[in-house]
Amino acid sequence: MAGLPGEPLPLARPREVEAETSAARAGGPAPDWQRSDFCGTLRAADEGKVVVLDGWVQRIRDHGQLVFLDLRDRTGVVQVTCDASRTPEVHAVVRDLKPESVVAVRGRVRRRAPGAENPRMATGEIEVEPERLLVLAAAKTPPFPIGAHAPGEVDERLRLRHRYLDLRRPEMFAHLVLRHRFVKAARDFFDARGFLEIETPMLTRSTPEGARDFLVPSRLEPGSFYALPQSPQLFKQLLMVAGVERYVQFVRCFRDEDLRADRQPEHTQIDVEMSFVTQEDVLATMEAMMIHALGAVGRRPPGPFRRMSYREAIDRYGSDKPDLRFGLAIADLGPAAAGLPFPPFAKALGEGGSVRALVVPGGARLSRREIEGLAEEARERGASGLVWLAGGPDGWRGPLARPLAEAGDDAAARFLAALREGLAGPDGEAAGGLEGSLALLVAGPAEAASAALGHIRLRLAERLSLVPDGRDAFVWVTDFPMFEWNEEESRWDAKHHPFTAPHEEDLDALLTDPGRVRAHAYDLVWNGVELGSGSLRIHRRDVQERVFRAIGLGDEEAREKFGFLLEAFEYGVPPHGGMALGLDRIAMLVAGAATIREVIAFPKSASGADPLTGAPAAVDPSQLLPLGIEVRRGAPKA
RNA sequence: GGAGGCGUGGUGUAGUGGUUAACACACCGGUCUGUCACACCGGAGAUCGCGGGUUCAAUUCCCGUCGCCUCCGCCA
Repeated sequence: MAGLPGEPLPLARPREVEAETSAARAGGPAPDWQRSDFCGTLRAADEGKVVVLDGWVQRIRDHGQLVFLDLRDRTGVVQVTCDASRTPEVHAVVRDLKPESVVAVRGRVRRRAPGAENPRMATGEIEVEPERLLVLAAAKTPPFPIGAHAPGEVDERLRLRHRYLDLRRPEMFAHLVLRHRFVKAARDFFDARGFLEIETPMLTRSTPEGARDFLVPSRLEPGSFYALPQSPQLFKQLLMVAGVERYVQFVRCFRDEDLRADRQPEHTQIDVEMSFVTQEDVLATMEAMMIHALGAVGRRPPGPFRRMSYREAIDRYGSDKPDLRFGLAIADLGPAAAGLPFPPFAKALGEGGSVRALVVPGGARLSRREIEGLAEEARERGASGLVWLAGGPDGWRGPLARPLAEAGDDAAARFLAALREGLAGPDGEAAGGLEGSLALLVAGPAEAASAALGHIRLRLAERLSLVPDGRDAFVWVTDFPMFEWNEEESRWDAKHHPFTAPHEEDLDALLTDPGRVRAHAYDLVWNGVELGSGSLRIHRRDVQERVFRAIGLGDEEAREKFGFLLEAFEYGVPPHGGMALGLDRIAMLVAGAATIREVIAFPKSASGADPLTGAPAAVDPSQLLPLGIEVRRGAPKA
C-alpha cells in the first residue's frame, strides 16, 4: 500500500550539477546518473547489482571510519554504508551531509554481514556500497522531525506551514496514495458502467438555498458576482435534460461556513446523476461503487448495507446518522411509564409526548457523578431532564427507585417488562436480566427525547467501549422528510433541496400537511459519519410547482432563481436522480484519521486560513478598483 | 456569534509569586569500522504568545488581545 513505483522515470541531470560535484569524485569518465531503482524496493535478490538511487537523507550514523546513511524516497528507506578505507571521497562528503538533503548515489547492492541484518526494515537484508555520491540540494535543518520515528504530535500550525515537509512523513504520503487509489478505483467503476465524467463551472450563480456562498467579483460587470459552487446540483440535472444519462464528477465544492474537524471550506465530492432510474438503482450503484473502491484500499465492507428509514433512525438512535457498530437502541416505554407515580412521566404522556430510555447493560457501575454528567448533557441537548434507575444486587437505586416501589405490583411489573424489552434492543442482541444494568429515561416530546438520548448513547459507547475493534457498519437512511420547519422564518424549508421528489402516496399532503411528506431522499452513513446524500428529482411540472408553493416560493421568485432549470424541464426531462459522497470523509475514515485535514494535501486551519500561503490576504487597492469594490475597515463580521 | 482547552529554547514536554527556568530529542564541536531512534564526551540555544493590571517582586495571579484545537450555533 505504501509506494507505487512502476519504472523509474528518466531524469536528465543538469550539466552544472555534474560540474560542481565532479571535484568530489575521483577522475575518470562521468558515470551514468540515470536513476535505476527505488530505495524501498531493493532486496537480497538484487545482490551485486549496480544501482543509481535518488532520495532524501533520512539519517546519518557516523562511526568515524564507517558512516551509515539512510536514504529515503517515497518507496522506503535503504542503508548506504560508506567505508573510509574503500571510498574516501564519498565518506568525506557523507560525514558533512545534513538530514533532508537531496542526493544521488551510485553504488553496488550487497548482502549485509551476518548478524548485521535488520529484520524491521524491508530492505534490511542488504545495503548499498556507494562508489559516487552527488549532493543535488543541501537542506536546512527542518523545523520539526521528519523521519519514521518522529516522536509525539507536532503543532499542527507548524505542520501546515511546512506542509511539504509534513507530507514527506510516510504516514502522510500513505494518505495521498490511499486517496489516489480510491479515486482511481471509483473512476474505473463508473467508466465501466457507462458514466461520463463531465466538468461543470466553478464560476457560477449564487442561489439562495443552503450554505453561504463564496463570491467572486466580476470585472466585466462591476457590482455583479459569481459564486463558487456548493455543489453542481443544477448543472448535473441539466446534463440529464441534455441526454447524458449517466454523469459522474470528482468535483470541488465550496461552502462559506465555519469549519470543523470533518468540514473544510472546500471539499471534494463524488457527484453522480442518472436518468431513467429508481431509487433502488441509485442505491445499488453507489453501494457497488463503495464496495469496489474500498476494496482497492484494502477494506472489505460487510454488504449488503443495512437500510433504515429516517423515522426509525430518529426513534431508535436519536440521529439521522446512526452509528450501528453497537446496539443500545432507544426504547419507547409508552404506556408502561404511565403506571409509575412520577408526575413528569404523566405530564409528558398527557401532552402527547413520550417516555424514552436507554437501557444500558452493565451501566449500573457508572458513578452517580458520571450519570449526573450525562443528565447535564441531556439537558444541554434540549431534554427537560434525565432520570435513572440502576439495578443492583440489593434492589433499585436512583430517582425512580421510590416511584417504582410505590407503584402497584402490576404497574411495576409492566414497567420492568418494558425496560427488559429495551435492554434486548430491536435485534434482541443483548438479552439478560436487568441486574447491573442502568436505565436512563427522558420524558417529553418524542423527537427531543430521542435526540437527547441519541447523544447520550454515543457518550456511553465511548465511556463503556461498546464499539468492537475493527467493526464497520454502513447504513442507508431513507425516506427523509421532504420539509423541515424553519422556526425563525415561520415556514417550511426543503430539507434536502426543492428539486427532491416526494413519495407518490404523500403528494396529497404537500400543501395540507407538509411535515408528513416523505421524500425520495437518502443518506449513506458509515460508523455514524454521514458520507453523503442524494435523491430522486422532481420531473413533473405540477409537482415542482406545489413544492415551491409549500416552501412559500412564489412563481415569479421561482422563475427568477431557478428559471433556467424550469425552462430546461419544459423541453423533455427524463426521470432522474443521484447522489454525492464526500471523498475527504471517506478517506479520513479509511485512514483512521481524526480529522479531514490529515487526508487533504493542503488544508485550511479551523479559522479558514492557510498557514503555508498566508491566504486569505489583503489585496492591493489597484486590484479592487476595476471591480468597483471598496473595503470598509471595521465592517461588522457576519 | 457562543463555550471550553492550549500557548515555556528549533521540536515535544516539566515547573515555580522570589537569586541560575528543568528534561528529552534536534542542532554545533569532538571520539569511535557494523550501526539502524548508534553510543560516549563537550557546547550553544528561551524577552515563558502579545498588551495591561495587582504586587516590593509576575513566566506563575487577574483582565484584555492574538493564534491554534475541539464543540454548540451555522453547514449536507
